[in-house]
Amino acid sequence: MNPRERRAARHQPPNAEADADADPKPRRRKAPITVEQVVDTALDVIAMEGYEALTMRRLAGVLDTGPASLYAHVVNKADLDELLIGRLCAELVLPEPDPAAWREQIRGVCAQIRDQYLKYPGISRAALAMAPTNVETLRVSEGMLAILLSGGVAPQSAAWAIDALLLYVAAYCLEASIVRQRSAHDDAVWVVDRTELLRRFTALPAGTFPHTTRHAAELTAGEGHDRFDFTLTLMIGGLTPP
Amino acid sequence: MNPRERRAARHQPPNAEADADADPKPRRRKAPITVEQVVDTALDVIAMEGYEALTMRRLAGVLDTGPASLYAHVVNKADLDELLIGRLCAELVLPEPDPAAWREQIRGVCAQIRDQYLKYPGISRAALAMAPTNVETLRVSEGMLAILLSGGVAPQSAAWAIDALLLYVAAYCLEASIVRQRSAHDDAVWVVDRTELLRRFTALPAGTFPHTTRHAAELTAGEGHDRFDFTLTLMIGGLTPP
DNA sequence: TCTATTTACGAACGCTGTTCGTGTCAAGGT
DNA sequence: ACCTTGACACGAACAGCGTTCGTAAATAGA
Repeated sequence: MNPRERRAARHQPPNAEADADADPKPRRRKAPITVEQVVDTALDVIAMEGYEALTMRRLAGVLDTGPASLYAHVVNKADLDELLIGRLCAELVLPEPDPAAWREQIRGVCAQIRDQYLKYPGISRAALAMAPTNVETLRVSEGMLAILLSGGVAPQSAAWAIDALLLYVAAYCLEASIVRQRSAHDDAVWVVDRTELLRRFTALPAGTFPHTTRHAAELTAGEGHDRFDFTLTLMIGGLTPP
Repeated sequence: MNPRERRAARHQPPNAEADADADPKPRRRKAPITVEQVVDTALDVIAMEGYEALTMRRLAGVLDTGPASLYAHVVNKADLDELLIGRLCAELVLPEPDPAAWREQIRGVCAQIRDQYLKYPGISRAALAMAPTNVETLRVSEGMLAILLSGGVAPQSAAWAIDALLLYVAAYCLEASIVRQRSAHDDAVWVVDRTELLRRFTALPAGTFPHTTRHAAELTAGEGHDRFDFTLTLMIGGLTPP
């Protein structure tokens, strides 16, 4: 099956017929690379060295072959990104909607997405670039939509809120991975930890930055995912069931 | 002055002394490229062809010179990105805080940032990658902080809200520019307009995507910046002055 | 057994950011 | 007026990127 056909099937899935694949064909030559293998090793590389390190050559090197061999299973790198996000989304568990706990459920799903993104640093960049018709991402938004609707949120608000939440989660993780990458790649001088950041904020000219210097502590505060939780509270709190 | 020194000065500005530069030296050889010139033409290129088209070679070509010449004025491309974002932020007008209209003022600033980002498609990607100690971005967050504090928002909420808002605006514009780029670059088959998207959503198997098919209209709704306005209302509405 | 089709892959193309060494010009000291 | 100095401009090159082409090999079907 052509990689192009594989990709098309991901965006326009056959309506109902379940084509049960026959018995898996016996291995052919030496290591007939499969798409799953490519995706697996790509995720391994990202988990170890970050998304920036995932090049076609690096990936081919791990599978010890040449970069050209990958294009038998993948249309191009954007297609590979799509497969990676698809795998990520497939591993998310979407709870059965509980009208009494819809806020916690939405928070939980967002936290799951966040943790998956952070597990594979930088991959959220690929998530931002993805077309909204991908089957796996549609499964996620379907699940979130079910939760919000069960909570009594108006359909229009629910649809837009899902968009906003997914966008924020991706951006949050992207920023986090950029900081991580900078601390690893750069001269390690240009990256600043929280105390250094606090020092710089307080050292700013108080004439032009009065509030920044005064509230430097608040600006640099936030252990772990405090900022993430705050923003989610802000957004979910604004959704009003009637 | 070394480009590295220039960059350092942007992140740790001299506290007070105003070093008034002397009379500008008369032009030297033929066209002594200045940093402002580089930034100007870079923004021109981005406005015309998008951020993806801004390469060092392309930029040098417009200034008709070689790529090596740019490195006399700029440390590297990340440094150029920083200068571009700095220029963008410098053009934002930050209103004098009005405690009675702080919500509208915050919305206005965010809309300004959004429009600047969209004017230079794809540049928000550079904004996401920027260190938080840049002077120009600090000016913006200082201005937003002043507005929120004047509205009576708690300092900690204000600080985190600014972070969330800036992150969302950047992600929103990044997504928009990605769609724009895909429609220009790709085969123009893979990109779908709203009616086509609606058709695909309704054509999904209703068994596995019941809510998506039922509310396909809401999921694909949103003229102009409706989704943007919705999210900002969500976030700003959650900020409670006592 | 012979052929057709699929798969693997070395080599190359055009592109990117960046650096080295050299050339060229203006200013400063003698 | 000459020479030195320092800063700038820039051609050429390097390593790496995604991607394509042509070819070789190995299985599947007749």
